[in-house]
Amino acid sequence: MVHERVTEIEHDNSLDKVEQILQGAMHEFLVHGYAGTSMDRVAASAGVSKATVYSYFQDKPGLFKALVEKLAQQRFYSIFGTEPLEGDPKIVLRRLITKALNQMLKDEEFRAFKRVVIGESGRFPELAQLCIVCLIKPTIETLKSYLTSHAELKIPDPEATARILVGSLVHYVMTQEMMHGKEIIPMESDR
Amino acid sequence: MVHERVTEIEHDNSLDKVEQILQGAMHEFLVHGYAGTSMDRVAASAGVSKATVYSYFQDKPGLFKALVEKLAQQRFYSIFGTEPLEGDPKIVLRRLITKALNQMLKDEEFRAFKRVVIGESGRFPELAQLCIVCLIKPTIETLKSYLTSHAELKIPDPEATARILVGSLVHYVMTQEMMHGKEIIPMESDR
DNA sequence: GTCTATATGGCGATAGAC
DNA sequence: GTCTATCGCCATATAGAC
Repeated sequence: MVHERVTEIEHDNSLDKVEQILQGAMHEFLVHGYAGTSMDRVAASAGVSKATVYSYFQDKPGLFKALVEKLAQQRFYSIFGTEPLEGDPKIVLRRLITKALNQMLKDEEFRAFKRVVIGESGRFPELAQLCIVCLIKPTIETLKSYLTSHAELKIPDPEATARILVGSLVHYVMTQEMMHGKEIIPMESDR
Repeated sequence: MVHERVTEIEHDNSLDKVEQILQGAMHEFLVHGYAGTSMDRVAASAGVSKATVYSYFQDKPGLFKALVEKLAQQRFYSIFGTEPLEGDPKIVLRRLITKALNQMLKDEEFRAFKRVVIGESGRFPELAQLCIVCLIKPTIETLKSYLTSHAELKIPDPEATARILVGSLVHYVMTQEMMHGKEIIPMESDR
């Protein structure tokens, strides 16, 4: 009772090809940056020919934009599909912070992504804005509404506090990612 | 009663040439990034020939490193040749913060510098470390010792507090630099 | 649809005139 | 010391075979 016969066994692998190319593009762009990456190497890393890359993506900027958009959405879902964010405030906040820190410190790919987006934010401002709208803003908003809904914490300005928290963590990771580890900051002093 | 005659009126302009090249290199590298900058354009922007550039600097990475080192030292002196950092804590801290914020928000060149250093921190880690040692670490250390010497602020962990402060400000500037201004954060809630 | 081969131009770096 | 001219090489992008 099949509607269409199986005349095309593995026909619709176009999406796989796109995914395959984006995979290779990610590998190259995140390591060598935008200008430092050649379409030849993207094609080689993806296991296809250069002409195939150009048949699925208009040009180099187009491929780069498609990649960053995909990664931003990916990160967005990986962040907000995890925590219920409810319970005793002190414990929840502490768990949230340590989890975010460990994830950022462990995830080399995420740091490379951030590096590229920041480095290219002058030439691709719309991609930087996309990353803020998809990643940073929701994080701050979530934290803010959590802090607001817990009046017992006596926080006068939840939005400012949320921004301070996020900014401290991100900047901490960014400095630690660049220089040698140095000593680890004692985490018992944020709130 | 001059020791040496004026046989060489404007002879020693080698240093001027170096400065001239570094000026052109700054203009190009900060706008187009490392890989996006060609030595031809550096030479054109500096008003010399490409061969002259190569007579003063070994190669492209050498020129880039020399430029970043110069800019890092420059920024270092421009930061620590200003404030005495003494007086009533509340007022001093507030003035310091607003001043740092306004300076960062106004100085486009500084943000471009930070962008390039972060973007290239994977391929030039020693330059990123240099910028941390010359710029971020002294800032945190100065703040820390100031907070420590004012016991009346009752700050349990001065180093952590200093890092939080710096991280918040830098991250605030970085997000505002990328997206549209959005609303300004109310600054009455850091301490 | 996907490949190989190629057109066209810019790149880093240098040789040699002056 | 500084320039012009040039050498290889690699880049983006496309044409045409299959």
